[in-house]
This record gives sequence, structure tokens and C-alpha cells, in this order.
Amino acid sequence: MSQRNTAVTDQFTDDCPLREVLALIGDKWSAQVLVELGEGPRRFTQLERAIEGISRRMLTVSLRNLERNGLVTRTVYPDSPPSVEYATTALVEEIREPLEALSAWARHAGPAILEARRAYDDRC
Amino acid sequence: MSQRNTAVTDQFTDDCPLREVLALIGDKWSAQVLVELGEGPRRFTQLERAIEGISRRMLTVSLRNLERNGLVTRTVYPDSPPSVEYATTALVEEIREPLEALSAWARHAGPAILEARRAYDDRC
DNA sequence: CAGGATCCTGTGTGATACTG
DNA sequence: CAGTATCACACAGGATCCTG
Repeated sequence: MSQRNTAVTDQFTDDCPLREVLALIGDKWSAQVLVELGEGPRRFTQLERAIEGISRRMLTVSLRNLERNGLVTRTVYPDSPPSVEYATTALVEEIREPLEALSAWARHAGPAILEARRAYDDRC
Repeated sequence: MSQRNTAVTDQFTDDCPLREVLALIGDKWSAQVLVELGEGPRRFTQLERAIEGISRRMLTVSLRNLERNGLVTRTVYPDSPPSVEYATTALVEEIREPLEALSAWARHAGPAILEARRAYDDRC
């Protein structure tokens, strides 16, 4: 009861900043949520359909964490049926570039990594 | 026995490249290992001392994963006592910049994130 | 539509002890 | 020094059912 949301570490006093970032978006889904929201504001079900394989529960959890850390805003429109819109905050804009650099690297380095993996597995 | 090392996903066919990167270095220690090795080649015990809180086991596991994915090389010098040197590969050079950008962001955005967290926790 | 509440499982991680 | 082996556990994540 009321145990706080600990899906993400509560501390931000780590000495390794990189680990702090990973504590924020390093889980299985948060990064993808941010990517999708980067295209523009989305509703819950839109996100659910866009992100292949995510469960309702994990989408909720991820969004809550992102919201709690100020990376995503949640806007409720009191319609019926209910309508909720999620969007990224300015904070996220500042990491869009490095994040896309990592994506690009993944695409470009993918083959080399697979090759390294094969080589390693062969030797062992 | 001989079940392959699955601390990191075996697939690199994911549709979200960002998630692939996180599958490589998104765990608790790998990023810090890379950061430390970024300073130059290190020996096992050097890493163990430099990375606060890491256990021998997790250092081994992380290094093995990084090695398997071609991000780190392992060189054994047949001395007595044994001596092993770890170093990053060229692959890692290409993500040093975006990684450092994320670190910088963590330092700079840290206060805002803490503030957002406080605000969120207050409301709930 | 947009969740919340439960239950359950895999695995990532840590503590400890042992070895070439 | 640089690991391996074993146990033990918390927790992220999935499945399912329920609600305003």
C-alpha cells in the first residue's frame, strides 16, 4: 500500500550519470514509448497498437514512470468514453539527438555485432 | 549446461534499434564498465575497484557479454599470477559521443527530474 | 477507452565459498 | 590474480479478470 513506484530507482545520486539515464529509460519499453511519442502526442490505445508486443499493464507502468520523472505529460479529456493524451516534455527534446545516434549505430553496427557473436559462440 | 549466454537477448532483429542498444548495454553494469574502459585498458581487479558496488560475479558476466558482442576485447598474459587485460573495441568509439551526451544530460536534467518526481509524489 | 488489481514466473543480481 | 560454482531472492514482466 502506497509503496512508492520503484520500477525505477529512486535515487539520482549515483556517481555514474549514464546509469541514471539507463535507470530512467533502460527498461524494456520506456525507450520505445518515447520514440513513439516523439512522432507526436498519442492516446493510450494508439500507443498500445504502435508498440508491438507491449501489454496494457506494461504500457501503463512505463507511462507512469515517464510521467513521474517529468519526461511525459498526461492530459485527460473528460469525454465519454474517456480520452487521455500523452506527450513528451521539453526534457526529452534534449536527448532526442543522442538517442537517434544510438539507433543509427545499432542499425549500422548490427551486422558486426552478430558476426562477433557468432565468432565468440564458435570458439566456446 | 552450455546453455548460451542469454543475459542479453540473442536476437538483433528487433524493429526498434534503440531497444537493441539497450539490450546490449542497458543492464545494471555494462555501461559503467564501458565508461571505465573508455579511460584506457584495465585489468579485472582494477575494474572491480573502480566500479563501486559491483560484485566479482557481475563484473565477469558483464565483461563476457560485452566481449561476446564485440564491444570489448580480452587479452590474457600468461603470467603468474595471471593477468588479463580488457579494452574497448572500435565499435564502442562510435557511440562514445552519444553516450557522453546522455551523461551530460543526466547531470544537467537531474534536478528537474527530482523536482518532477517530488511534484508527482506529492499529488498522489 | 483507459486503466486497476492479482497472481505467477523467469532471470538478473547478490552473497558466499572454492580454484588454477 | 582472475575467475567459477552454488544458492537464494527480489523484481520486472506477462496473463487474466475487473471497473468508472
